[in-house]
Amino acid sequence: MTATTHHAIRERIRARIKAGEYPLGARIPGEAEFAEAFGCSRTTVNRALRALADEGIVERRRKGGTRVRPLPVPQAQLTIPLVREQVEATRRRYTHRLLARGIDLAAGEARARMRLGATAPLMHLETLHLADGRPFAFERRWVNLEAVPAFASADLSVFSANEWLVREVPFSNGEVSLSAASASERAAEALAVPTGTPLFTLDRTTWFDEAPITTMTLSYRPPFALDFAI
Amino acid sequence: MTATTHHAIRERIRARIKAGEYPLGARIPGEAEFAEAFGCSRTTVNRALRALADEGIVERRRKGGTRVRPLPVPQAQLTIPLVREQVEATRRRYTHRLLARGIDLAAGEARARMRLGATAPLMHLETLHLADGRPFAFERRWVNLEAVPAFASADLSVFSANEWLVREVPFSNGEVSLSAASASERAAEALAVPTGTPLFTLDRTTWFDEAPITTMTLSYRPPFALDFAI
DNA sequence: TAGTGGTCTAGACCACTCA
DNA sequence: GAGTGGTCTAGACCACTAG
Repeated sequence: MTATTHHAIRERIRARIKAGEYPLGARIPGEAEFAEAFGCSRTTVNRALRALADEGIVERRRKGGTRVRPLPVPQAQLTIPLVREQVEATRRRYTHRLLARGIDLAAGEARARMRLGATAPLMHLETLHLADGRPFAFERRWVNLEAVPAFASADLSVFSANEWLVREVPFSNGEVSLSAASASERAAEALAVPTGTPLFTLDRTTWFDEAPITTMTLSYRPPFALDFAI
Repeated sequence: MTATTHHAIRERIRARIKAGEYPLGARIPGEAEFAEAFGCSRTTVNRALRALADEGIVERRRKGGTRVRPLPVPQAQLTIPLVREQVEATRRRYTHRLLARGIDLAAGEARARMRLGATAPLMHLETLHLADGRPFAFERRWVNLEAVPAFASADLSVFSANEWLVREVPFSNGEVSLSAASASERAAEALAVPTGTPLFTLDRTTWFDEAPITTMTLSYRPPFALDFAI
């Protein structure tokens, strides 16, 4: 009740805000004032208020003080798991099948997404991810062999391309785009759905520092939904 | 260069990890060791390592020490903005139009999502969100009037239902689900697309403490994509 | 320019968990 | 049982910015 952990302090302040004790947009007490009120050090209050700011509950500014955000920012920590983990999370057995693999000299759109010129050698892959042997997601991927030459001779029977790359080139950064798309003939055939079926689609392009590594399009077989709490 | 801010320390450790100085899964130096190496206090190292743990780069355990995550957890801070802000972010003018509004006595699916019995009075709304006067997203929403009685007589001409609710009942929590769906006749007509068009769809149910407030389905007119960095 | 949050430090004790 | 991270404290100085 009278705990002075940063966790307890954070929840006590959050409760006051939720209860409407401070009007939206209003300035709330400063760190020093809270510290005295709660009988703890300013450092502890600081950590509690920083956490609330990270959550989008309050807004902090030097000299300006801490204010209740007029509209809380709805945000969530979205984790994008490996397809294998998505499958295994539902207690199904994960397998994958390499449908196609080869050097792609065209791939204009993939080059654009990776901001690559026309000369870089790209490997193109099509992979089908299965859950208990049934189609789960269809993946088209292009890999920049200039950045990852070893990929040209990678054994993709154990680990899928994505898993191979994430092990070989960890700590990369990237851009993700979620959308809805019509199943192409190719995707429809692989996923065993009618052409034109709405597919939840994830596009992702990955860099290591400034070097583009790979770009991919992952199409999930319905019904698939990405769930999270907010 | 020799800055001892938690920010600088974090980046120096991150650089070592990225450079492969510590093998994946390996234990890295403890807080005390880093503190001496970098000439700063253990508190500062602690904050830097906590930040890396939040990012999913390392894993920390008491007595077990800090380890490089074998596979970094790809996660992103996904912000779900108000539709108005999504529109205005592209420098278009936001308007909305209320297509339907009334008490809904059935709404079995909505009741299930809110975990409500058959007796609670629900208000049903259909709203079209527009960007520069053109359809942008179609919203179907149910509001639990038991939790928000004032909503029954809310003036929704200035603020949309979502904006009204977020102002009246801020700091709520909820569940979100992203998926791809076929445009229903109703949605297709409102969005001026053919029936069956793939629509990026966001379902969201909101609670305030334990009380269900509202559930909604938002269907975005193509082309729409939710972009974020990772 | 004054007030507020941002941050560092040194020291201390605690809690978890691996061996 | 011992080692490691988790956290609190008191004090200090700094950096930003509102008024």
